[in-house]
Amino acid sequence: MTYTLTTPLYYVNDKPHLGSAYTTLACDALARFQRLKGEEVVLITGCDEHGQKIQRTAEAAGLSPQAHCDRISAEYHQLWQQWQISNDRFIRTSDPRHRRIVHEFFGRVEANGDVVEGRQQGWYCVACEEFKDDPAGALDPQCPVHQRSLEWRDEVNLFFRLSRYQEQIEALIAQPEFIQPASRRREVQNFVAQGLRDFSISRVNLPWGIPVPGHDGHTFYVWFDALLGYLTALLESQGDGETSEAGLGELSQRGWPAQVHVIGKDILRFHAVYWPAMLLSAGLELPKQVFGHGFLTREGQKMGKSIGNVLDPEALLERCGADAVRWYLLRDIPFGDDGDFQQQRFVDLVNNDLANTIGNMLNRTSAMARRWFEGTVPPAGAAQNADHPLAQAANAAIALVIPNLETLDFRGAAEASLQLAIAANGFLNTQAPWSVMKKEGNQDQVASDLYAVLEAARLVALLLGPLVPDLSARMLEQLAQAPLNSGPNQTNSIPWLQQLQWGRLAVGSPLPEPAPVMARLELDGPL
RNA sequence: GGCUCGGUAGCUCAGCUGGUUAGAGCGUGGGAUUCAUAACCCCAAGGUCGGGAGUUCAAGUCUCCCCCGAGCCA
Repeated sequence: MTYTLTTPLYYVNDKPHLGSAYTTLACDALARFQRLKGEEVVLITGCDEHGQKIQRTAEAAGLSPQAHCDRISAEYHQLWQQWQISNDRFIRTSDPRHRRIVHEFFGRVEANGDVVEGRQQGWYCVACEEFKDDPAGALDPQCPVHQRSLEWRDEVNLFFRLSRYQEQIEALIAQPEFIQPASRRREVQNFVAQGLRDFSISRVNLPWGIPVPGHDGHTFYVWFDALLGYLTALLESQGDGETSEAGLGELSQRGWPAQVHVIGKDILRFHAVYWPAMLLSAGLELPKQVFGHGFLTREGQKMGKSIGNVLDPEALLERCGADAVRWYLLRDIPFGDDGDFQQQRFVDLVNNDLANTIGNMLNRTSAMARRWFEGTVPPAGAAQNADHPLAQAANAAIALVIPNLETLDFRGAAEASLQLAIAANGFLNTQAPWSVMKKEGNQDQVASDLYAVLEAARLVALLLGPLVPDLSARMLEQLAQAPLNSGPNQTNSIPWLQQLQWGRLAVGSPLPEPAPVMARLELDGPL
């Protein structure tokens, strides 16, 4: 079965911010994990490019909407490459293929009697792309979210008959695993319990959008078309000579339904309520899970242009490297909760966990093994037994990492991996091979102890593969092991789960000259 | 205004269906050690579990009220 997962399709109103990077990075870790387990994975990301806001932003910049979208989505594309995001697809909703899918989808919905005309009158926020409830007779009503003036609209729009799906949606979100984390489920349930109202799916007088077939002058409401991007992404030509005209009928062979939509908590309603109803209407399967993670603040403050405290993901990557940032965000912030980016803590954790605990463990052990055992992995001796303390620690770590990654508990996975490294360091200190070695006739003991720690290091590297792939590769290189393949369409000649078995490190294989696998972060000045 | 989710050591958080001296990591202080990236290992200090009342033999853990923060709906 295909494991399909999605990031949101990011709105190209502005250049990428750290929040988008956070979501994407988490998805990348999950995708890599699933690939390592041997699943066929489709990680979808991309950009949402329609709507009035985009049209106006483009105008303000003196660009055509398409040129503006080309520019911003290229930035996203490039950023994900720099972050080594292993997305299998990158879909843009201004892609002509997408228009075709939207039309097909709309055809199904309309044929099902779920599209009706209605007059919509009220105050509209362009930033939200939403009608607001009547703001009690103010002269210049403001959007409570965006603090900007609302615009009066009076137009005939097409509505999707969401109200027909009340019961089905209630049943869906009653399933405990559908909305994650569970703490956000009640909120959505309360919203649905108030009664679902039809929502408009078209706009008039908005050229920058996908035209609604059979309804001149209407373009699709940006959300209606954006969500469908997930489907278009799956129907992309797979480059094996087939014609690229796959339609909705082929979705089930292309990886639909998604196993999980990973999103920010702000768009939970669209994904957990509107989207499933749309899919039901079109006769398509529903995603298995919607995971709404929290938001990032910085040093306790909301990030924003007006405060001037925005952390630019590109700059962050350049100064600190992908491993450091990935580790900090995934290891320190419970995925699902809001989190606070604190520079001191960032530096402390990266240095302690990655450089000191993990990196130094490998470094010190490798140095000893090379010195006393002719540059090779020493004979395992007693260390190959499954009841060796480090073998047991390793199995305990593995038994935590896998289920934690399965449920997007990256923090738990990181901690369990780290725990193995801590155990290995502790073992080394109690065994003290450096002093045992000074006495004659203890070679075997030292060999066995060093082997055990090297083997533990190998397993730490393997467990870290999904979270910090580069560091994992560097560690494996130090152990003269092949790096893990966890990118798109990659497989490993020896499956990951098999590589995770204790004792596979080959005795006698040469150890490269030790070089720190993780440099300590030394930041001069604020990020 | 209604609702949701939080408020546990300086910081980030664990604490399941109520039950021995409330835990971890970071930070801080001390010790030990020298294989190693001034790294590792060990130990310690630090909490009246937001406040108040109640239920109970027993409450961080249940009930009610209040305060603070984030958010959803109106």
